[in-house]
Amino acid sequence: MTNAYEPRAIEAKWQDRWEAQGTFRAANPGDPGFDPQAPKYYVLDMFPYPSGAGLHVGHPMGYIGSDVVTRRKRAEGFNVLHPMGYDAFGLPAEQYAIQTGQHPAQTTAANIATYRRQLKLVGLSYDWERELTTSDPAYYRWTQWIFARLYDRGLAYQAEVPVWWCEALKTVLSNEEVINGRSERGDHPCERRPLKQWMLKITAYADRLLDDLDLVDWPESVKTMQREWIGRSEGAEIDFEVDGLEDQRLTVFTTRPDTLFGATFMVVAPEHPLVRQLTTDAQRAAVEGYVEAASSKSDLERTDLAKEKSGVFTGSFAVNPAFEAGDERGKIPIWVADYVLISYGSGAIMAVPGQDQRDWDFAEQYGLSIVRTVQPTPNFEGKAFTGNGPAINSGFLDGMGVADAKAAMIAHLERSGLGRSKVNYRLRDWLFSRQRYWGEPFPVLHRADGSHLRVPDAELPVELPEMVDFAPPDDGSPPLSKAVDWVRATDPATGQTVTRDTDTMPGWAGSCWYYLRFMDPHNASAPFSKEAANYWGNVDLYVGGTEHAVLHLLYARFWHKVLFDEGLVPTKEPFQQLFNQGMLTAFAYKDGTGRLVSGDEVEFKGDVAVHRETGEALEQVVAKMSKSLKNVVNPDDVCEQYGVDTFRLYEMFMGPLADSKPWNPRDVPGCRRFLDKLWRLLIDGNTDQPVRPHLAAAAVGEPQGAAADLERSLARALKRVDDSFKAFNFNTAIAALMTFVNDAGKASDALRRDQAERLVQALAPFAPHLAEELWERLGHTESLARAPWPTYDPKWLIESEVEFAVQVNGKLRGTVVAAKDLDQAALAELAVAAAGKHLEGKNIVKTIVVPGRLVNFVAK
RNA sequence: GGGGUAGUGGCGAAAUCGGUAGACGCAGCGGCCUUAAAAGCCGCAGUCCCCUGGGACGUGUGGGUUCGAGUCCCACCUACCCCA
Repeated sequence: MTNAYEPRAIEAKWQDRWEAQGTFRAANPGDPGFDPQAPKYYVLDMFPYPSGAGLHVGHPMGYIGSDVVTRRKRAEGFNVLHPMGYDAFGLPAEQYAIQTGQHPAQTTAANIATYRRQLKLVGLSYDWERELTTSDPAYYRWTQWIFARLYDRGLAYQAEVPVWWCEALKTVLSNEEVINGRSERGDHPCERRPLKQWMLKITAYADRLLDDLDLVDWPESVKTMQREWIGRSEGAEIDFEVDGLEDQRLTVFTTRPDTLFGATFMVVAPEHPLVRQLTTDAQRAAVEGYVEAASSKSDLERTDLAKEKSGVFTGSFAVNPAFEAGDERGKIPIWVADYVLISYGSGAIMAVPGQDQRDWDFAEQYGLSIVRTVQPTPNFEGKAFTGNGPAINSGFLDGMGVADAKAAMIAHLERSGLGRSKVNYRLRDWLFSRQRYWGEPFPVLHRADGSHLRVPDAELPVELPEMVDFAPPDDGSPPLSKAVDWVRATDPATGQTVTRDTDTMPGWAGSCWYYLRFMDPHNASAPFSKEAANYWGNVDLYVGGTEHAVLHLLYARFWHKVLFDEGLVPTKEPFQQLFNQGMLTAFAYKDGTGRLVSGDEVEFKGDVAVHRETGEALEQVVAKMSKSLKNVVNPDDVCEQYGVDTFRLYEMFMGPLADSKPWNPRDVPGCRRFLDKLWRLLIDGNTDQPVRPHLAAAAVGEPQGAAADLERSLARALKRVDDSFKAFNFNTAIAALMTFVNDAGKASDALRRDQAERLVQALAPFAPHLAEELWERLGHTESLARAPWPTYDPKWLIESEVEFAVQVNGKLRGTVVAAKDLDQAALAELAVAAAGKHLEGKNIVKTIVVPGRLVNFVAK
């Protein structure tokens, strides 16, 4: 046994032992060692997409934070489920594969190996026997199975929808992959094109997705983002008859039916199906040119308030149903303009310039009439008035407030059959297919007559065919269509030849339910057993970045609710508490020309960063870690140089877990020094004793003298450690432990064995390897992973003497040490003396005493 | 344009309720130990001013409430995020 702190040796020893002894294995009901008395706790990290670059020090921050919680919960006696896996299907692997010719299955496997090695290096206490990979057929078999449930419930359907098509890349791209009408990769032009796609009817769950946000303990900001994304708005659907189109009506959604009398024109989106019929011959050339130009613009470009509006008159007129038949005011022109989106509402609007700024701008630009139908407030100086006020110029609505006028107009429209109240959502159905190779195949067969049926459950998984050339074909068909033998299949009902669906699911699919598979990861007859789902319930704590605040969390909630309706899960919501860790940034350095200087060329002269070779002073900036900024820090290097425990400790010591903060390599050694100091506190490096002799045996009775002082210090530290779990500000926990170790270092002979043990236990979540080693040296033969969480007697927190601040008119003028409960008169007397000359020549008007804190004299 | 979050020493940060701003750590300075260095230990350390003791200022800026404001209110500036 060596007696110096050698982190790498200790860390390897304990990681091996944890693995060999299955220390972090979570027992399911029925498993050996399952304790029905123990409460359960499920801590989940958002699992990573394994990219080729491996992990940088920012990735494990949330993982370490959740591991700290996990280890404490285990010590508190919970049966903790804490698993990890890989979100392994998706576009980047496929793009890389097309470029390099390597199969995505190979690169994905290599990337996962790197991730696994790095995650294990950091000593995260996952139950590795539950590890899963979404691209594994044993996993995606059940992703397809869940899709089949959606299909059977009518929640999956195929539809022609406008999607971004990139001709150069021969593929459909998602909205996120198209910037200003050009592809993010390669900067190729893209256009909107209607294509047949799989859609999931998430809109059928819109209200539940909205309402059930009240059931979960999530950051308000994330709930707000989800509410805005769902975008529920109440209003009315109104039908407009069109001159010369007897059999068609133009239907719009509006949140302001009360303003119908002010609807002076209509606007349809360029993609609106009636555009062709609405356009008169005289206007046809102009309209067709406009529609063509609009197809390459992004939604953001089209709807930006600051941008100038554009549009073209169709030549047709609609009839505003607010007016009596034949009233000339009710004949309003229909325009095509791209500030109206086909994807929102019905793709057509009634334009009310008096109460809508975008409509006002458009009306001004094209000389269309503007009628106010809500009386603006007296000093109103703007153009469109969106506030509340009495209706004007509105016939039977005149004088009513906005809310009453809405109700009255809806009632009026319902009587005439030209409108009805309607709830509209910004949320669209989920475009669920990709014309790509590296994803889950749809378990669907197509018959010659155009109908489709799903593959029977017993025949799942529909495995991806082995393909050498999976690049998208030139004609725009999906890569899987080239796997001719695979495409040909047999109809299980009729025995006739049918074809397989050749789309694949998007990257989001596998992550929609992975938290459920973790509950029962090896089940070969179901995605997870009912017993497992009932026992583990939902995820108690879900830790990840804000970048998933909307899409992943919304999609997973949707699938969860479908599974709830299937009776497969017992909870309405998948993730009870959500925590977003902050982003880890890093310093980057620029020279005088603004060029970035690589981290290894920077050295410090005192506080100033200078170029190692030229000596030039460099400007320090804070930025996200990225290759291009040359500021990526690799966890392998940090662990190699300082040890894993130092790495973990520093990540938690930097600041609150929720904050974004910069990695400062100069701060890391301080955390190592603390661990060295703590080691020396318990171990004499000059002997071969496992611990210092006075720690070998238990102390008897109450701590006295210096040991009592240490007990007070320890109690304060343990309280602060406990408190840090409320807001995940583990930096304060570590600071408290540092303070205790400093105190104990000054009276090391007085430190009692029970105090040393509690110190080690409290440290364990942050520096688990060192803590295990010290625990063993203190004579324990069992891992401390399930040793009880340390406690203290609250009486040690009570202080009899405290320092009171003495203020005169709110300014600090001295201090007084006195009994905490000294009566106010006696305390004031002491305080007057302490204030001394600051009270000379003044009358004390008032004396304010805050018990245990301060005395403030108001004096003139 | 609307909404959210944040702004505290040279740096990361702390301050649970409106009550001694800067705990803890980094970097820095001084000392001890050492032949020397490293490590360790002890001490100093917001800024400015007379430098004995102290005084003035100080939590992005400007106001306000209060005996007392980093903390509460109003306006503004800056950064990041979300929505349009």
